[in-house]
Amino acid sequence: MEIFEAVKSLSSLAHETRLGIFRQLVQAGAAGLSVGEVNSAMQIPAPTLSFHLKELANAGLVTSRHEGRFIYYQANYTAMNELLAYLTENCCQGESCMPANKCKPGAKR
Amino acid sequence: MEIFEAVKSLSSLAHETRLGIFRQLVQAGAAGLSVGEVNSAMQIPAPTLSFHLKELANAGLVTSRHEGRFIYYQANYTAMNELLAYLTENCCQGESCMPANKCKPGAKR
DNA sequence: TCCATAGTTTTATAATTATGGAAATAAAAA
DNA sequence: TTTTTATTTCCATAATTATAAAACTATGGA
Repeated sequence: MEIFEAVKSLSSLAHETRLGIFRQLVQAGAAGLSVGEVNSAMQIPAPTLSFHLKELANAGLVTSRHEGRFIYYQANYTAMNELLAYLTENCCQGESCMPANKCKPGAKR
Repeated sequence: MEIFEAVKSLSSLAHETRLGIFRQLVQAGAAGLSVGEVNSAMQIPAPTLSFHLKELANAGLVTSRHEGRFIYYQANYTAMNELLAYLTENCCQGESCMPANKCKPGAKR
Protein backbone atom coordinates (compact mmCIF):
# COMPACT_ATOMS: atom_id res chain seq x y z
CA MET A 1 0.00 0.00 0.00
CA GLU A 2 1.19 3.47 -0.90
CA ILE A 3 1.22 6.18 1.75
CA PHE A 4 -1.00 8.26 -0.48
CA GLU A 5 -3.79 5.68 -0.40
CA ALA A 6 -3.43 5.22 3.31
CA VAL A 7 -3.81 8.95 3.88
CA LYS A 8 -6.90 8.99 1.71
CA SER A 9 -8.43 6.14 3.69
CA LEU A 10 -7.54 7.65 7.02
CA SER A 11 -8.89 11.05 5.96
CA SER A 12 -12.12 9.46 4.98
CA LEU A 13 -12.43 7.93 8.44
CA ALA A 14 -11.29 11.05 10.26
CA HIS A 15 -14.72 12.59 10.58
CA GLU A 16 -17.32 11.77 13.16
CA THR A 17 -20.15 11.29 10.68
CA ARG A 18 -18.12 9.17 8.29
CA LEU A 19 -16.60 7.06 11.03
CA GLY A 20 -20.09 6.43 12.33
CA ILE A 21 -21.28 5.41 8.88
CA PHE A 22 -18.28 3.16 8.34
CA ARG A 23 -18.74 1.37 11.63
CA GLN A 24 -22.40 0.81 10.88
CA LEU A 25 -21.39 -0.76 7.60
CA VAL A 26 -18.63 -2.82 9.17
CA GLN A 27 -21.17 -4.24 11.55
CA ALA A 28 -23.80 -4.74 8.88
CA GLY A 29 -21.81 -7.39 7.01
CA ALA A 30 -21.65 -8.13 3.33
CA ALA A 31 -25.29 -7.25 2.61
CA GLY A 32 -24.67 -3.63 3.52
CA LEU A 33 -27.26 -0.94 4.15
CA SER A 34 -29.22 1.38 1.92
CA VAL A 35 -28.59 5.11 2.19
CA GLY A 36 -31.91 5.49 3.94
CA GLU A 37 -31.06 2.80 6.47
CA VAL A 38 -27.75 4.45 7.16
CA ASN A 39 -29.49 7.73 7.68
CA SER A 40 -32.15 6.49 10.04
CA ALA A 41 -29.39 6.25 12.62
CA MET A 42 -27.72 9.53 11.70
CA GLN A 43 -30.30 12.25 11.06
CA ILE A 44 -28.42 14.46 8.65
CA PRO A 45 -29.49 16.21 5.44
CA ALA A 46 -29.37 13.96 2.40
CA PRO A 47 -26.73 15.95 0.49
CA THR A 48 -24.42 15.86 3.48
CA LEU A 49 -24.82 12.10 3.86
CA SER A 50 -24.29 11.60 0.16
CA PHE A 51 -21.13 13.67 0.31
CA HIS A 52 -19.73 11.55 3.12
CA LEU A 53 -20.64 8.26 1.47
CA LYS A 54 -18.86 9.45 -1.62
CA GLU A 55 -15.76 10.26 0.37
CA LEU A 56 -15.71 6.77 1.83
CA ALA A 57 -16.27 5.25 -1.59
CA ASN A 58 -13.52 7.37 -3.17
CA ALA A 59 -11.14 6.15 -0.53
CA GLY A 60 -12.12 2.60 -1.38
CA LEU A 61 -13.35 1.76 2.10
CA VAL A 62 -16.90 1.13 0.98
CA THR A 63 -18.50 -0.09 -2.21
CA SER A 64 -22.04 0.28 -3.46
CA ARG A 65 -24.57 -1.52 -5.60
CA HIS A 66 -27.86 -0.37 -7.09
CA GLU A 67 -31.04 -2.25 -6.41
CA GLY A 68 -34.06 -0.59 -7.89
CA ARG A 69 -34.29 2.89 -6.45
CA PHE A 70 -32.04 1.97 -3.60
CA ILE A 71 -28.30 2.10 -3.34
CA TYR A 72 -26.71 -0.28 -0.89
CA TYR A 73 -23.34 0.52 0.58
CA GLN A 74 -21.11 -2.09 2.11
CA ALA A 75 -17.80 -2.01 3.95
CA ASN A 76 -14.80 -3.13 1.95
CA TYR A 77 -13.20 -5.45 4.49
CA THR A 78 -10.17 -6.08 2.33
CA ALA A 79 -9.38 -2.39 2.14
CA MET A 80 -9.94 -2.01 5.85
CA ASN A 81 -7.59 -4.83 6.66
CA GLU A 82 -4.93 -3.54 4.30
CA LEU A 83 -5.06 -0.21 6.04
CA LEU A 84 -4.67 -1.77 9.47
CA ALA A 85 -1.78 -3.86 8.24
CA TYR A 86 -0.11 -0.77 6.82
CA LEU A 87 -0.23 1.01 10.15
CA THR A 88 1.40 -1.79 12.05
CA GLU A 89 3.94 -2.80 9.41
CA ASN A 90 7.28 -3.88 10.89
CA CYS A 91 6.29 -2.55 14.21
CA CYS A 92 8.13 -2.30 17.49
CA GLN A 93 11.59 -3.62 16.69
CA GLY A 94 10.87 -7.22 17.47
CA GLU A 95 9.55 -6.43 20.92
CA SER A 96 6.03 -7.69 21.31
CA CYS A 97 3.97 -4.55 21.29
CA MET A 98 0.45 -5.75 21.91
CA PRO A 99 -2.33 -8.29 21.50
CA ALA A 100 -3.60 -9.12 18.04
CA ASN A 101 -6.10 -6.83 16.37
CA LYS A 102 -8.07 -9.41 14.66
CA CYS A 103 -11.19 -8.67 12.86
CA LYS A 104 -13.29 -10.56 15.34
CA PRO A 105 -16.67 -11.29 13.87
CA GLY A 106 -19.57 -10.11 16.01
CA ALA A 107 -22.30 -12.50 17.13
CA LYS A 108 -24.16 -14.09 14.25
CA ARG A 109 -27.77 -12.92 13.88
CA MET B 1 -13.13 4.05 23.11
CA GLU B 2 -15.31 7.05 22.32
CA ILE B 3 -15.90 8.03 18.73
CA PHE B 4 -14.51 11.44 19.52
CA GLU B 5 -11.12 10.04 20.49
CA ALA B 6 -11.07 7.76 17.47
CA VAL B 7 -11.70 10.71 15.17
CA LYS B 8 -8.92 12.64 16.83
CA SER B 9 -6.50 9.75 16.36
CA LEU B 10 -7.54 9.17 12.77
CA SER B 11 -7.27 12.88 11.98
CA SER B 12 -3.79 12.93 13.36
CA LEU B 13 -2.82 10.08 11.04
CA ALA B 14 -4.65 11.50 8.03
CA HIS B 15 -1.79 13.58 6.77
CA GLU B 16 1.13 12.38 4.73
CA THR B 17 3.78 13.95 6.91
CA ARG B 18 2.26 12.77 10.15
CA LEU B 19 1.58 9.28 8.90
CA GLY B 20 5.21 9.10 7.80
CA ILE B 21 6.37 10.22 11.22
CA PHE B 22 4.09 7.79 12.98
CA ARG B 23 5.26 4.85 10.93
CA GLN B 24 8.87 5.76 11.60
CA LEU B 25 8.10 5.75 15.30
CA VAL B 26 6.13 2.51 15.11
CA GLN B 27 9.13 0.89 13.51
CA ALA B 28 11.59 2.51 15.89
CA GLY B 29 10.28 0.65 18.93
CA ALA B 30 10.07 1.75 22.54
CA ALA B 31 13.26 3.82 22.48
CA GLY B 32 11.72 6.22 19.99
CA LEU B 33 13.52 8.88 17.97
CA SER B 34 14.60 12.42 18.69
CA VAL B 35 12.99 15.22 16.71
CA GLY B 36 16.21 15.61 14.74
CA GLU B 37 16.30 11.92 13.90
CA VAL B 38 12.72 12.05 12.74
CA ASN B 39 13.53 15.02 10.59
CA SER B 40 16.59 13.59 8.95
CA ALA B 41 14.20 11.39 6.97
CA MET B 42 11.64 14.10 6.33
CA GLN B 43 13.31 17.41 5.44
CA ILE B 44 10.71 19.87 6.60
CA PRO B 45 11.01 23.16 8.49
CA ALA B 46 11.31 22.74 12.24
CA PRO B 47 8.06 24.54 13.13
CA THR B 48 6.11 22.40 10.73
CA LEU B 49 7.56 19.23 12.18
CA SER B 50 6.91 20.43 15.69
CA PHE B 51 3.32 21.20 14.78
CA HIS B 52 2.79 17.69 13.44
CA LEU B 53 4.45 15.99 16.40
CA LYS B 54 2.20 17.97 18.67
CA GLU B 55 -0.87 16.83 16.75
CA LEU B 56 0.15 13.20 17.15
CA ALA B 57 0.87 13.73 20.83
CA ASN B 58 -2.47 15.49 21.40
CA ALA B 59 -4.21 12.55 19.83
CA GLY B 60 -2.36 10.27 22.22
CA LEU B 61 -0.70 8.25 19.48
CA VAL B 62 2.79 9.25 20.50
CA THR B 63 4.43 10.21 23.77
CA SER B 64 7.63 12.11 24.42
CA ARG B 65 10.38 12.34 26.96
CA HIS B 66 13.10 14.90 27.48
CA GLU B 67 16.71 13.90 27.60
CA GLY B 68 19.05 16.85 27.92
CA ARG B 69 18.48 19.11 24.97
CA PHE B 70 16.76 16.35 23.05
CA ILE B 71 13.14 15.30 23.00
CA TYR B 72 12.44 11.71 22.11
CA TYR B 73 9.11 10.74 20.68
CA GLN B 74 7.80 7.20 20.75
CA ALA B 75 4.73 5.46 19.35
CA ASN B 76 2.03 4.65 21.86
CA TYR B 77 1.31 1.06 20.87
CA THR B 78 -1.56 0.73 23.29
CA ALA B 79 -3.36 3.67 21.73
CA MET B 80 -2.66 2.36 18.25
CA ASN B 81 -4.08 -1.04 19.07
CA GLU B 82 -7.15 0.43 20.72
CA LEU B 83 -7.82 2.41 17.59
CA LEU B 84 -7.51 -0.65 15.37
CA ALA B 85 -9.79 -2.61 17.65
CA TYR B 86 -12.36 0.17 17.53
CA LEU B 87 -12.49 0.10 13.76
CA THR B 88 -13.13 -3.61 13.57
CA GLU B 89 -15.49 -3.88 16.54
CA ASN B 90 -18.28 -6.42 16.01
CA CYS B 91 -17.46 -6.64 12.39
CA CYS B 92 -19.06 -8.51 9.56
CA GLN B 93 -22.11 -10.19 11.08
CA GLY B 94 -20.36 -13.36 12.09
CA GLU B 95 -19.03 -14.01 8.62
CA SER B 96 -15.27 -14.21 8.69
CA CYS B 97 -14.18 -11.06 6.97
CA MET B 98 -10.43 -11.39 6.73
CA PRO B 99 -7.08 -12.51 8.10
CA ALA B 100 -5.92 -11.20 11.44
CA ASN B 101 -4.29 -7.80 11.61
CA LYS B 102 -1.79 -8.61 14.18
CA CYS B 103 0.86 -6.24 15.18
CA LYS B 104 3.59 -8.45 13.82
CA PRO B 105 6.93 -7.37 15.23
CA GLY B 106 9.54 -6.66 12.56
CA ALA B 107 12.89 -8.47 12.56
CA LYS B 108 14.91 -7.88 15.70
CA ARG B 109 18.06 -5.82 15.09
C1' DT C 1 29.62 34.27 30.37
C1' DC C 2 28.79 33.67 25.54
C1' DC C 3 27.58 30.90 21.79
C1' DA C 4 25.68 27.09 19.39
C1' DT C 5 22.29 23.51 19.25
C1' DA C 6 17.55 21.37 19.81
C1' DG C 7 13.14 22.24 19.80
C1' DT C 8 8.77 25.03 20.65
C1' DT C 9 5.37 28.93 20.38
C1' DT C 10 3.26 32.68 18.09
C1' DT C 11 1.00 34.39 14.25
C1' DA C 12 -0.53 35.72 9.73
C1' DT C 13 -1.60 33.63 5.44
C1' DA C 14 -2.83 29.95 2.44
C1' DA C 15 -5.11 25.77 1.45
C1' DT C 16 -8.47 22.33 2.17
C1' DT C 17 -12.77 20.39 3.63
C1' DA C 18 -17.67 20.43 5.23
C1' DT C 19 -22.47 22.08 5.07
C1' DG C 20 -27.00 22.12 3.20
C1' DG C 21 -30.45 24.49 -0.02
C1' DA C 22 -31.98 24.07 -4.64
C1' DA C 23 -32.19 21.56 -8.63
C1' DA C 24 -31.52 17.16 -11.08
C1' DT C 25 -31.93 12.08 -12.02
C1' DA C 26 -33.99 7.73 -11.89
C1' DA C 27 -37.03 4.11 -10.62
C1' DA C 28 -41.46 2.56 -8.73
C1' DA C 29 -46.27 3.38 -7.56
C1' DA C 30 -50.71 5.43 -8.41
C1' DT D 1 -48.51 9.66 -17.38
C1' DT D 2 -48.23 11.91 -13.11
C1' DT D 3 -46.54 11.61 -8.61
C1' DT D 4 -43.75 10.00 -5.05
C1' DT D 5 -39.59 8.14 -3.17
C1' DA D 6 -34.53 7.54 -3.06
C1' DT D 7 -30.50 9.56 -3.88
C1' DT D 8 -27.15 12.51 -6.18
C1' DT D 9 -24.95 16.79 -8.12
C1' DC D 10 -24.15 21.70 -8.04
C1' DC D 11 -22.57 25.52 -5.72
C1' DA D 12 -21.91 29.33 -2.52
C1' DT D 13 -20.64 29.91 2.20
C1' DA D 14 -18.58 28.61 6.48
C1' DA D 15 -15.31 26.21 9.16
C1' DT D 16 -11.10 23.94 9.88
C1' DT D 17 -6.31 22.83 9.22
C1' DA D 18 -1.54 23.51 7.44
C1' DT D 19 2.59 26.28 6.50
C1' DA D 20 6.74 28.52 7.78
C1' DA D 21 8.99 33.01 9.17
C1' DA D 22 10.22 35.25 13.31
C1' DA D 23 10.86 35.16 17.96
C1' DC D 24 11.47 32.46 22.10
C1' DT D 25 13.16 28.77 25.71
C1' DA D 26 16.27 25.59 27.45
C1' DT D 27 20.46 22.93 27.71
C1' DG D 28 25.28 22.06 27.12
C1' DG D 29 29.68 23.28 25.71
C1' DA D 30 33.81 26.72 24.97
